[in-house]
Amino acid sequence: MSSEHFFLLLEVLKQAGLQGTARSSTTRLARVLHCSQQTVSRQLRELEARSLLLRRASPLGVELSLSPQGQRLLQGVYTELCQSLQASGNPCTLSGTVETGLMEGAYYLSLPPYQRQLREKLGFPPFKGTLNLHVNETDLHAFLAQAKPLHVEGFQSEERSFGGLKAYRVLVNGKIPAALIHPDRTTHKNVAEVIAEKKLRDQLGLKDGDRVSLTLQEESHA
Amino acid sequence: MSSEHFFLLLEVLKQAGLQGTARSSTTRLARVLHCSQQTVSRQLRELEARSLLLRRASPLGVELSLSPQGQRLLQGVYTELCQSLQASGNPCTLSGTVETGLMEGAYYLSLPPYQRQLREKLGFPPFKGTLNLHVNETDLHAFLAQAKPLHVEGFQSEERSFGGLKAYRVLVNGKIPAALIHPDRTTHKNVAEVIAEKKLRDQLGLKDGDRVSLTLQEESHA
DNA sequence: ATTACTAAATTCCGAGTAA
DNA sequence: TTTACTCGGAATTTAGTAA
Repeated sequence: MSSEHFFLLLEVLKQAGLQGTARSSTTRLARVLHCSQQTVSRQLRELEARSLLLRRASPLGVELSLSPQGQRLLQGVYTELCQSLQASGNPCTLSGTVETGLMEGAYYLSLPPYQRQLREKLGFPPFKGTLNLHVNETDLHAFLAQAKPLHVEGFQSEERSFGGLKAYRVLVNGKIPAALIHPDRTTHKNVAEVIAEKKLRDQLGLKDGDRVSLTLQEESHA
Repeated sequence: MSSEHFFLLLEVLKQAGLQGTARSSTTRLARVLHCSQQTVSRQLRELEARSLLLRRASPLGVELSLSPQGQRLLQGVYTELCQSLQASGNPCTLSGTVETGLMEGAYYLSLPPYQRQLREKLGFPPFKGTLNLHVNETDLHAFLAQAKPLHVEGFQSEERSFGGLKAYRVLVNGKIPAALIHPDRTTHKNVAEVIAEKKLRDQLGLKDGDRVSLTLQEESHA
């Protein structure tokens, strides 16, 4: 099993699901995997020969589904990744580049109900502004999946309602305690908003484009 | 997401952890990966050239750790597997072969505190005996990782204490409601114990060596 | 014991193309 | 449009060693 075969099998999983069937074409798969149509054709036949997938080829395209063995192989890799990535003592980190946001964060943070809850749950009164980091969407999801959020309730004002949000304790650049804020109803998928007690830009001397890392800070089990 | 030498990188993750460093040797890695020492040596150098890992080679062996990029790549694959494997509409299944256990299961199930809790949580009084399935350890872990367990508390008798256990609702062969029982402190890693309302061996006409599938049964969200 | 070079054998890739 | 064959060249592997 070479890497190439593995990523093809992974692509079949993504398109067909674990039990389902995908209708695709070798050309289409080749584009995704950055190789030639011929290579996909050959590798699919090789994977079929190893009983890792089921294949029905015709002049209309290919129908692909994972065999029980193929399913097991992918689940095995998943389990191994799971064990190694979720192992304790692996402080999960996320890195991103500083960018200038729309100053919405500052507005929301100035609202007393958010202020109060964040102060209570984080243990410090947050600076009224956010550090916006441009991050990879996939990384952000992986990061949030591993973290245990602090829930901040939404509330109603006279004019409108404000949604809840989740806060995740982090260390910025491994040093400064802070929190990653994630609104329950968010639109931007590539932005991580970070709050801390003082202005992070000043404290770390940051400017747009600088790279910053966030390290997940788990609750102490006291 | 394309990468050469994925399985070698995965092995580094397994040995070093996400942040740590592994002391190993190309010969040792080659044995695990079923290839030659020379291939591992070259692939490590190639992975280093692509900034996927950090390497320090000496006549004593190699020290390996994942670079941030390597970490990201593995986390990316993890996330993709996560999304596809955990997607709803993917009834997670586990299959194994029937074997004859040591009849311990029957003893434990006969104890009233277990009986009572299982009846309450499962909704049926379990037959006083278990169907033992020989399963692949990795598959079992993947299966349990996806399921939401029902917790059965341990208790003390006059002579000894009995540990807690987890029960997972399943369908046997896609038809018969049952539960996979997993003691919190278990020794066997290759055995799945299944309980149901009636004796599964009789109901399904099973004999040792027969193949049986378990389909995860999620709670209805009523 | 290591790592890693050389060189020969093997495998793999993809352009061209048939069906 | 497909899939998949041929085949020449590129890439990869590994045995034999050097250090």
